[in-house]
Amino acid sequence: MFPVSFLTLQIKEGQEICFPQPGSSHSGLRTPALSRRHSADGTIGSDRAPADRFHPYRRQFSDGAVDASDCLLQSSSSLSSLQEVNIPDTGSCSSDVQTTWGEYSDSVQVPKFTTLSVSSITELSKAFYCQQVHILQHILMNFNRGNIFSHSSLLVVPSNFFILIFMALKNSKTGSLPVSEIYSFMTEHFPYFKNAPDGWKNSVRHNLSLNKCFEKVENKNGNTSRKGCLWGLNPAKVEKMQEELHKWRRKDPQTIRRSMAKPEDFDRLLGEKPDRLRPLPPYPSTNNTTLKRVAPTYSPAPLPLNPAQPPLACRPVPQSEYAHIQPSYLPHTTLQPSSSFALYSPCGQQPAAGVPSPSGCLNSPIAGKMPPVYKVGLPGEYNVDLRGMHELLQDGDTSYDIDTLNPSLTDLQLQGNLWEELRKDSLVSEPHGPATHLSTSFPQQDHHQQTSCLQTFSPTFEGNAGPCCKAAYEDEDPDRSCWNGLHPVGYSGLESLAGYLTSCTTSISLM
DNA sequence: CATGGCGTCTCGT
DNA sequence: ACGAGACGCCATG
Repeated sequence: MFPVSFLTLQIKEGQEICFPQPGSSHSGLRTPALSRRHSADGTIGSDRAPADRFHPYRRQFSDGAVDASDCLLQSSSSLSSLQEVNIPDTGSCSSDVQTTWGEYSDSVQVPKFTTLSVSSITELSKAFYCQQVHILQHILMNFNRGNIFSHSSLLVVPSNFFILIFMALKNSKTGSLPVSEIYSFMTEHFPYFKNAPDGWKNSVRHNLSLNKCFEKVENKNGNTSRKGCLWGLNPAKVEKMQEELHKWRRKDPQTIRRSMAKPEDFDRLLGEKPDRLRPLPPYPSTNNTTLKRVAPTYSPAPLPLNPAQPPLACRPVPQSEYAHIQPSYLPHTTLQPSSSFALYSPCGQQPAAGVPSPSGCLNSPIAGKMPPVYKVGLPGEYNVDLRGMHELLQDGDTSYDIDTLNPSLTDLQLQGNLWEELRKDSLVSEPHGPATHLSTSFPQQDHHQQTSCLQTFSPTFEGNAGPCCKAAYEDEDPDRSCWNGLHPVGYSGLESLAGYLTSCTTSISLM
């Protein structure tokens, strides 16, 4: 009923991996022009073979290209599963490492099309190599987009419009929304819709009209004009909808999380607290030691708290113009701004792609494209203690403990081991010292390359790991959440990529 | 003209 | 049978 397809990749001996040029038609989802055949005059019909039709429950591929998002998602599977990875044969890769270069900015060139040959590697290193390749592919893709932390490439198609609309309405402050805000909710919380063909909006409207669970609500002017009305939940059906939501939630929570822009909002958006508390996982060390691994701050050095500047998420949330409408059936808690309407308030907006960050790495020629430095301030809303973190981490599925923190890399053990390896080799800084650039682990890189990399590695949580971790997600740019623990390092040359891969495979071989 | 509401048809499960 | 997208038409701002 709620299938979400994942690309299964398979690397075979000697097979090569090609990075499709990001932004091209080979890089992911179809463009609306390819899939949408809706025209007012009816001259454009559905002339496509049924199998070629756009279907929201299926990943939309073009010409066998590999979507980096799938790769990244796939990479989140733990090494223990060692899923094979099958990459469509492009037939265009010949040498071990090839690249063409395209202008990224005035000063920096980045690979536009990169091919890497995968051969003569062990099963284990294959999997790990693949994982790293996926990550790098993602880096390259977003690098070329000028938006290295674009979350939009982390796409899992969320299914069931009925549920999504219900979620939107349920999490609204008033319990009723105009369709446009339902759209907004969906695009904001489910990145798939950001670039999805417009057909989904049609389906939303269709659902609203057809489904008896939804009903039109008088707007504030008291008129019920055909256009621009509010949509609410049918009180008589709320219970049933809630049941459906619970079913959906339990059916495949991992997929739902992956489809979300902020997986940590899973519980809040789906309106359900975990049924029971699980004991905290037996973290071997102090809290900050554990958590710093999975959620490094993206700061070259620890930043002091600045109480004078309230965190972004603490800013006042604009009142909805529909705030006057009080849903009678909603539990009181859903009316709390902090847990409902604020979710899709401008506080959660992401900076526009390519907008220079005020706090990038100034040494870099592409400082303007740098991810902003995370501040350690905590939004009051997320100022949770470890118990709060604990609650976030439980959902009856232990695999989410890490997924909650890092939707793109599930295997804590792998990260931890790799981290330890790097640490032993003095390749990363100690927690309380200034963060060392990760690129120092790549002997192939010269100094210039190192300084031109995007340096975002700082494993410091300074004893407040839980909230900081949360803040790192919530504050400033949720796009980066997918990089927690992945150390998004931009590479100025393919040597860097090769070096990274080499170091990664070396690290894994030591495990 | 863009957007929204809604009916009908078709398809996939 | 049911859910959902495609498509079309009309109303509204």
